[in-house]
Amino acid sequence: MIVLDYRDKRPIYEQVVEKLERLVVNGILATGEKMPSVRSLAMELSVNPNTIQRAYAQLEQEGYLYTVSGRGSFVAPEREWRENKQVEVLQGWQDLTRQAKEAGVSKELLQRRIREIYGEGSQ
Amino acid sequence: MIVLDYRDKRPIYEQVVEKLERLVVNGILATGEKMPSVRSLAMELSVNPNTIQRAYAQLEQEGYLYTVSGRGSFVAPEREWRENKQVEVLQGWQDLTRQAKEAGVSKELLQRRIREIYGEGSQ
Amino acid sequence: MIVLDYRDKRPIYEQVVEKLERLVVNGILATGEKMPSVRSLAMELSVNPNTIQRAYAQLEQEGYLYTVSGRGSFVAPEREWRENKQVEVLQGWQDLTRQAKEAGVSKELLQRRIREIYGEGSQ
Amino acid sequence: MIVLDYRDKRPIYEQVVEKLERLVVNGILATGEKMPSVRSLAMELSVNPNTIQRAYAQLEQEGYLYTVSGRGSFVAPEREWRENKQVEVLQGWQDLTRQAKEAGVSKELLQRRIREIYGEGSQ
DNA sequence: GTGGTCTAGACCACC
DNA sequence: GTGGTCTAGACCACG
Repeated sequence: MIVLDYRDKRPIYEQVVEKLERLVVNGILATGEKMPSVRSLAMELSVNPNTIQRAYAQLEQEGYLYTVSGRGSFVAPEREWRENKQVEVLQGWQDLTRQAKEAGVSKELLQRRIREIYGEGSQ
Repeated sequence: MIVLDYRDKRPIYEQVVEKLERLVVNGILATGEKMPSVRSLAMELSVNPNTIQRAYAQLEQEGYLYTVSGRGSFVAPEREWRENKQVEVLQGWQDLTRQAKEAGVSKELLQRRIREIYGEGSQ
Repeated sequence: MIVLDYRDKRPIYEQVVEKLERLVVNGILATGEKMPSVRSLAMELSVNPNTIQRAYAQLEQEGYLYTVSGRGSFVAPEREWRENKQVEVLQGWQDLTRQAKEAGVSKELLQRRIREIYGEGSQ
Repeated sequence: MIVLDYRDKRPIYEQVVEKLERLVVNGILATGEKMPSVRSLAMELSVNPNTIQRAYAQLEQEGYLYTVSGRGSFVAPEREWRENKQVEVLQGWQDLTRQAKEAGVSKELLQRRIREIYGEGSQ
């Protein structure tokens, strides 16, 4: 389900957050679905349960999960996180776009790359 | 010349690197120009000279400046860093563009933002 | 594991880098193996931990090791550093070979020394 | 006569030593010839006379020059420095050759490079 | 005065 | 315990 990169400089809990976030955003973990328990995921990844606990806490705080005490954690409805995610990503994207302009990257190159990533259609 | 953000989680030396990098990329510090001395910039920012020293070392390693012991540090010729900067920025930009796609940001929105940032002309 | 030469004019951290590099290149520290911790090596050599830290940072930057914060540093896979090392050594070697020619050292002497160092076989 | 590289990390006096050494070794400054005066060379290179003074002192100490008080400095006879130079270069060369072996550079490659540098003849 | 190195000692995040 | 960052203060080589 998840593969950790031990060479990554980021803390492990952050990697877990990022990976789970993408699973949710891409719909692989669907709304309402039960997340693996903290302990089982910790076992699977061979990390300390504290680490997973912390990742879940952050995901909950960002609106991706909700936790029902004693029953487990579940994927939150899309409306809870969709807008936040978009705003956050878009801000970083604009910042980098400005940096690209400053560094002399041409508008045309960026537009070509967008077409490559999105495909030609209107998607 | 530089303002530090103490709420930023990144280390100070990294903030200094980033800020000076932009001053160089934007030509505010021109090729051959003398950088502020390690000690004077440390005073100005109220940080330890070691911290600035570290920032300068990294900037040198990335090709933005060269340093002559006993005389000071100077902005390196543009060709030494221009390409590196472009590649680095472009990689991050593409990564974020993919994330934007995953998060459901429309191609049209991104293209509009590019036009806003670059202006309507051909750059 | 390492012996420092205090008469050497080079900075300590550089000596440490050089010595550890050779241990890695010669396979005495094998891929994936855990390096001594910053603090323990500092104790062993009776130097400040910052000095070792700096050496490790440089070794990481050169691709000889990777470091996992909170867990330690580990020897990187050979492909990450092998080519760099060869190129670097070869450049210095060619430079010295030219100097030897200028100084009047005969081609035959150099070839004899190569055979002595490599042994007669084809290695 | 000499061009300094201000980007070089070595101290200036060392660059001057190296350059003059090569001029002597290659016979461009012939035995007995008068060296430029400290002050004139300092003027020409736009450096502090102390710097040239120091370079001359080192060259004298290595046997390349001798100084006649009140008359100037002169290139020493070849026998004074030739052997020293050869021994010094050769030691460094052997060290690097061993490193090349350790790094996996083949004997054949080194021999080919020697032929390229010396030319095919017996030189 | 300039950069470069080093020490001693401290605090932090992560696991 | 691990690595990472920072400070304060010192010494050195260089020009």
